[in-house]
Amino acid sequence: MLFSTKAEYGVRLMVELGRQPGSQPVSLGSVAEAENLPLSYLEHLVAKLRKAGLVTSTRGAHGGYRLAKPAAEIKMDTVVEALEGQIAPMECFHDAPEGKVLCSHESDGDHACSTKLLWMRVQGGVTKALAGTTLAELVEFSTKSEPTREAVLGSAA
Amino acid sequence: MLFSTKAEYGVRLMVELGRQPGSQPVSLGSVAEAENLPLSYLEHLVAKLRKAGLVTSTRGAHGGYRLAKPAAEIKMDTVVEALEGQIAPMECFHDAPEGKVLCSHESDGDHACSTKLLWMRVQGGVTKALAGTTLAELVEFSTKSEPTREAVLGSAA
DNA sequence: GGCATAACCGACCGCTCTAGTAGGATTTAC
DNA sequence: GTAAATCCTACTAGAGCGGTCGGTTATGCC
Repeated sequence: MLFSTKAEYGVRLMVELGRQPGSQPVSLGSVAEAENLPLSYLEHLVAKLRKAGLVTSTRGAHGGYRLAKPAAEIKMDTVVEALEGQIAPMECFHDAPEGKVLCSHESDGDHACSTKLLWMRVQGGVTKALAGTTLAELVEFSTKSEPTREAVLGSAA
Repeated sequence: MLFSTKAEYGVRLMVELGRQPGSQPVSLGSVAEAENLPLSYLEHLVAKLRKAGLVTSTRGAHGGYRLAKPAAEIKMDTVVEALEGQIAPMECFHDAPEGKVLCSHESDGDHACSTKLLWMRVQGGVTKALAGTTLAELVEFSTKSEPTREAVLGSAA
């Protein structure tokens, strides 16, 4: 697996926050119930998102979490990176200044690291996919395929 | 990390085999020495490659391994998949018949899995990068000391 | 002020996977 | 026969994952 459930749960949490229309905070408990995820585990994940500046929190009664920015301005690479840590295809990849990529194997041989080309392409593909997707897209995607539940509930109530 | 050292070591092993000009088999010991990798661990990895039909072996003295096909015909997605197992971005992704993708969360809620769009894009990026790179490219890349920008951006960009 | 609510924090725990190691059995060239 | 090599199974230390638990702090409401 490329990613663990940390990314899965964390992204679902972000989408859930993105769904909320108003500016009132959403409690983790309600998110946990809506997504059927363990509350105590979500606490750890949301802490990472908060430290990354992606969500803001208000403590106390009726407190909860909100998106720190509009969903359309949140790119998913920052979300996934906050949850999973640095996204590199391989342990030997290190980000260097000026966007260069270092490979720790390159010094221990007389030739360039033979795998570097491959991992750079893979990393390019992943970051392109993640950075090219916004939270707003995921929110819209998840509500669009919902079978017009809003209308049904509205007329029934 | 997206991949473990299994992919790293295994790919380097494949490149090493691809470098050899003749049709004589190369012993694992010489590969281990050339790449500075533990022999006993490489044995496990090469077993996966052999079961996937990517290399052939000849036993006994002066035995060793060879590529089962020309390096230009070996796409790196099959290599990495043989080493790491099925490449899916997330545990909930299952390959279904006809190339469809199933998500195990889609049945337990009243709306489509909100993360599916994201993971499908990521998987697309990764498989495109892996399938768009051949072993021959890596062999050629590793013999040239200075990586050119065109090579990196090459066919899989 | 007291109470319920909810964010915050750190410790712990069972499990699986990784990255090997070890020891032997089998096959083959010379 | 012997050395070189593949092949095979079992084992292990360590790390990370996926949680759980208990407690602390902050806040709205009566």
